[in-house]
Amino acid sequence: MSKNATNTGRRAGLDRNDMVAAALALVEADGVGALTMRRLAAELDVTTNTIYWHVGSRDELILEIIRSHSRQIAELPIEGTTAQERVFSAARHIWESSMASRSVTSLAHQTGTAAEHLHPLEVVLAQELEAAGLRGEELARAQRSIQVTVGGFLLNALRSDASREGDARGAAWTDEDNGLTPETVDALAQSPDYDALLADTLRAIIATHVG
Amino acid sequence: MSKNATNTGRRAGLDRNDMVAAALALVEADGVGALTMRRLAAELDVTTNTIYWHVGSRDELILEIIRSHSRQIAELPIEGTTAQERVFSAARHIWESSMASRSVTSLAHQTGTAAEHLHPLEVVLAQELEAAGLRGEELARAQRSIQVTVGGFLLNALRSDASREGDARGAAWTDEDNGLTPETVDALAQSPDYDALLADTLRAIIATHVG
DNA sequence: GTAACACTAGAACAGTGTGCAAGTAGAACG
DNA sequence: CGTTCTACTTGCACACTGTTCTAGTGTTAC
Repeated sequence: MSKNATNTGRRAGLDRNDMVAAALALVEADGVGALTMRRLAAELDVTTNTIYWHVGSRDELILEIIRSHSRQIAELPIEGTTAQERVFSAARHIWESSMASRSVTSLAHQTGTAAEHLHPLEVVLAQELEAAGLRGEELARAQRSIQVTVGGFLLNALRSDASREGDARGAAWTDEDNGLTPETVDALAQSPDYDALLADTLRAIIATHVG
Repeated sequence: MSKNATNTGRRAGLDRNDMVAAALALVEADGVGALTMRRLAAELDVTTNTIYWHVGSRDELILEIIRSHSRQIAELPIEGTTAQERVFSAARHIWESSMASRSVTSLAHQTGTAAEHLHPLEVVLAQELEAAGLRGEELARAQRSIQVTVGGFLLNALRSDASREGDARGAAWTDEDNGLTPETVDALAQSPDYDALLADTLRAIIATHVG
């Protein structure tokens, strides 16, 4: 008698890609914290074991999410005529893409897969640096300097829109007797405009490498 | 009869500071992953409840760890005679201190308390920027630009010594047909020298702010 | 001596990722 | 048609996480 009391034999009709897609959707909708195996299983109307069978582990799942999203990143057109402008544009695409899909970017940062995530855009940057005349070691230095800097800005920008609790950020500057000008303390206590700040910083870095 | 069957009444002779100190030692010895409430309790020969009674929660504990370590950060002497050199020196102190105690830095980064952690060194940087003639908004821009950049380098440097598995880092550049020079691909495939790279990047940024 | 307080332990809860063994639908083969 | 074999799905359990509730007891104050 097979009354299917356990439901073990049913076909869910889902494959690896479906799980990755659902996981990606879950992260984009409800954030990194929502990505638990049980939650994803519930979303797919399936048990966690099914996910494990198709995907292997949570780490593999995350890697696939990042890879999948990496392929979806649209390569915006590079703007500008001078070499500096075009490199700047390529660098900012990394920032803009990352900020546009904050949740996935957070996931990539937390799991150390940020390089994999943004790789297509980083290639474009490298191409633009070659077009500017850089090669080899010299190019690598410029490339890394830009990548790491953008990464730092992402880190701070993503954190600051996660914690909007009474601006504890700048309070440390005002509640203390450092020997700073009140004017300076005021400026440091306010929440920064990372977008504009990154623009300035990038221009400074790029100017030293592509001249 | 009080045969102390449950051990509930014994005095452990520990206070809040002892727990924070033990937690800090635990993190420094065995890394961030070792900081679990049960592990710390075992280290103190106590139950988790005792920790909760003294500290409150894991988040509070971590905050105290960061604050405690923040106070222990030695303020190295600023080197250099020109304004640029001295600002550079102050900026590098942030980097060096963070790298010297990687585990705590990782903890601070993961919990979003990096600002609290490095605040004393950031104050020194701000003072040096004022000494260079900067004030208010202008100083804040320079300060943030430097801080965020150093943060980005820390993020990458700390990750790269955590994952030393066959250099999957640069493999993405070689296994693909991007339109790049072999010379460039080679350079990008190698693992970067973050220390030297940061020095260059900092000089570029500082040069644009303090002239 | 007794009552209040400060502290500690035991046990449990809800949640996490993951592994093992059993079960079944559908395809392949006879 | 019946059998076997493979692909998949489930239930259950384990070890671990942070946290809380309840009860117990040494120490102190009255």
